Amino acid sequence: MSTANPPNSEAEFPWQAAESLHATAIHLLRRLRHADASSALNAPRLSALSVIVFSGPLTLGHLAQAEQVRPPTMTRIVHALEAQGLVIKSTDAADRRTIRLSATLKGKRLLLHARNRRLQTLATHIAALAPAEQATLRRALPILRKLS
Amino acid sequence: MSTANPPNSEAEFPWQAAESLHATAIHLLRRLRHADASSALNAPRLSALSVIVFSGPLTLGHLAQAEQVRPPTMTRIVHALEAQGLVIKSTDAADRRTIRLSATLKGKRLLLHARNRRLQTLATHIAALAPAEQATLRRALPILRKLS
DNA sequence: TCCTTTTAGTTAGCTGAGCTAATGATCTAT
DNA sequence: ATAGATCATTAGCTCAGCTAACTAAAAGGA
Repeated sequence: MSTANPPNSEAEFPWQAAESLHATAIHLLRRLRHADASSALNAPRLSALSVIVFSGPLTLGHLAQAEQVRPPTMTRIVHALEAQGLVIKSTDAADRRTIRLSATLKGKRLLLHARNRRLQTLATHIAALAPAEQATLRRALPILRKLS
Repeated sequence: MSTANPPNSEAEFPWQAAESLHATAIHLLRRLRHADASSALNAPRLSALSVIVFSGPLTLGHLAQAEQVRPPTMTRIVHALEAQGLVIKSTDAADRRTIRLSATLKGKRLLLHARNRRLQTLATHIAALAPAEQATLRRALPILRKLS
């Protein structure tokens, strides 16, 4: 039986693994959020800015899609980033309904610093793992990405 | 060099892994949140109710600590769960400042249904993995829990 | 060409999570 | 008995997420 969802046989692996991953993701993000307190960027802004920096200029709609969020939500996040001078909007000549979002130099610099701060604790913990555990983690990461 | 945070040598494993885990956790939770739309419970309530159901009666402070959240935040979550008839508060005879939180029968039933719905997609994806990938995932899960 | 339809983004208005600061109630220890 | 510590709540804020309704611009057909 590998039909994925047998609520009665909770002992089956896919179900157990789903529960474990779920709880782990929640607690991981809650912990990482604390690191944001010292930053000018919280999680959604950091994530959005990251996409803008690394995926070049793109429209608000595409950014919303990439972040799995509705356009109005992204409008507000982008507005905040713009007010902080981290992102600039430019109108597209070909289609004047859309806007081209790109990061300013300040935005790029701030992103790198904030990311470093946010990921530092996690990276430290990973570095403290035994080599065999690190190897396991290395093999598991592509699988996790496939799941999300 | 395994000093965990060398922002210039981004190629180093702990740093890469931290970035990957971070992004994965964000996208995973965003996806799972969609499943909550059909449920009466969103992520924080589901998580809190889960702790109450499985970790027996406990105080609000302990629950807040388990969920890595401040007491006022947990007060509101618990209040909502109580209004839904999923949780009951009882005063502790020994220490009347504290409250004992326990789940009602309705709460237990609803938790199991909501969890099933939320985890079903994830469990399905996991079940669709190749056996070798599942084995890797199985070995990685304890490590991930240690990191969070 | 003009008029309809579709698409991109914004605005308005809501729910709810998260925080700090301040209060009330109770326990503890002097 | 009183002073201080501890548990929970209330008040008041910021911000993320949504839907519905709107404006502006593009696309396309009569």
